Amino acid sequence: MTDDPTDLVRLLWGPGPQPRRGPKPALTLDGIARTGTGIADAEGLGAVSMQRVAEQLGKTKMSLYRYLPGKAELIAVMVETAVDDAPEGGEGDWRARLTAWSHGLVETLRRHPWLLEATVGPRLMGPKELGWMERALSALDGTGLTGAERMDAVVLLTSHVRGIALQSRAAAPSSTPEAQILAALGTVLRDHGADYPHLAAATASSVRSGTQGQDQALEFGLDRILDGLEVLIAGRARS
Amino acid sequence: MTDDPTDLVRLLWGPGPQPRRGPKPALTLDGIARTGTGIADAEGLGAVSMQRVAEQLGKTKMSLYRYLPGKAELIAVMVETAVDDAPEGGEGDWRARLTAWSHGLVETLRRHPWLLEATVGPRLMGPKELGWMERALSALDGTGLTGAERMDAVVLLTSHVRGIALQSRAAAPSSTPEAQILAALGTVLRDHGADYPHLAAATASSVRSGTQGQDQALEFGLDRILDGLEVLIAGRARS
DNA sequence: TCTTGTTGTGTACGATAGACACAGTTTCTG
DNA sequence: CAGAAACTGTGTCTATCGTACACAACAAGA
Repeated sequence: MTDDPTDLVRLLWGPGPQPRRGPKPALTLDGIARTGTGIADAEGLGAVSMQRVAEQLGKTKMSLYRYLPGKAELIAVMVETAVDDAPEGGEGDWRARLTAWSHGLVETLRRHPWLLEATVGPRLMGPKELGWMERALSALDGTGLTGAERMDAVVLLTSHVRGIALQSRAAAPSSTPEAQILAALGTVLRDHGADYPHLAAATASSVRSGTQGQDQALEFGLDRILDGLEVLIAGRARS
Repeated sequence: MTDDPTDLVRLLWGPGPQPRRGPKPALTLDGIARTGTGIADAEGLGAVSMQRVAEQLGKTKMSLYRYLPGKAELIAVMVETAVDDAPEGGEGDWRARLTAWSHGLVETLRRHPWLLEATVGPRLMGPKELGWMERALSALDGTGLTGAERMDAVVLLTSHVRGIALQSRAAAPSSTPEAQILAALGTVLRDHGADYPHLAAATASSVRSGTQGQDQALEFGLDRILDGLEVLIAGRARS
């Protein structure tokens, strides 16, 4: 009766718990997910284990299996918990709305960097996650784009934001492993720079400090994508 | 003497093994990496363990540690092994060259889907991986863009290709877990479609069959990005 | 020849996800 | 109101993982 995927659908979409008999649950799905996100925020997704989550809740790990079928589902509800509500987006034209949308998304990813690792591969999305897609699609109302084109445009924007967030992590406050890697990459480029002239030139001329550079990269890509969309939309309107 | 990051630098960049005393090594770093990629190609990155790799080579798992400091380094050399050589890119204008480059990159990611998971987070890149960046940057020679802008443009393209590859995996031959998820998502959209009108409309009008849809999505985003770059480059040339 | 550094192996440890049976608790039902 | 039924939390167990460590076999320099 407890199908594999159906279980996850119920956890993300289904109604809340409606038990009748038996002791009252001491935990809630939301509390478990919140604890998991707390650990992931502080120490990364790798630090999230059933043990850690359970002992932070004062229970044994096996009790968690009364609420979740397994770890994969824990990550799924953690994602849905960590994702903010999609921002209201009723102001301005499609360009302004998509810009605000992208900024909101990158903000979410910066707050929870582990979302990048947790959301690779095909997976079932929750209400809030789908809400983000819905908002972006609604911004493209009245642009003359087809459904497929709107979808492709949203995917394009999402990919860009993800890419920026991925870079942001590398340039973050540097919890030392990142800094070491950055330093090693610098050494490599110094030693083998001759084999990568364009790369060496580009990095040399782009000595931008941490967060500022990421913001610039975000705006750059955003402007390019939106410019490209504008070309298409303008062409559609003419015909 | 064996620094943590220095070790990985030597594995990816340094000279080959130059031992003197002792028995000749029965394995090679390349052979190990190749075995790992084989497993990852067939059964996913999760199926790659020291045990699996070692027993497929007819050795014990501990012998691998004579060649690699740990699993993280194994994944790193696997990535460098799986990545194809960056394609020669001397033909056509910057637009044609970047188009070919993107197609090549998406092809690589389709051949080795696990590269998506293996390349999240900041990490040290190998010669071939840097070669891809170098090629893309060289395509932007003479466009009047600054170093930082060229870098941002390449990152933008890479993010798009990654996003497409991520989608491609969901629409792949469907090794059943993906198909189940797709079906579950369809069910969810049918049940809650009213809350996501734009999403429902967009998916309904975009019933494209598997691979074809991914190709279209790739081209769509590519055209948008390149159009956007063209706007910028044209503006630069005028001033 | 003897020393020295290297390779492969066996054993061991801690941490992980999860299966399963059992005891305690609450509520529905007869 | 009493018994049954369903549910929760726990303790125990297994398989697998990455990896530390000591040791025997081995090959080349001194």
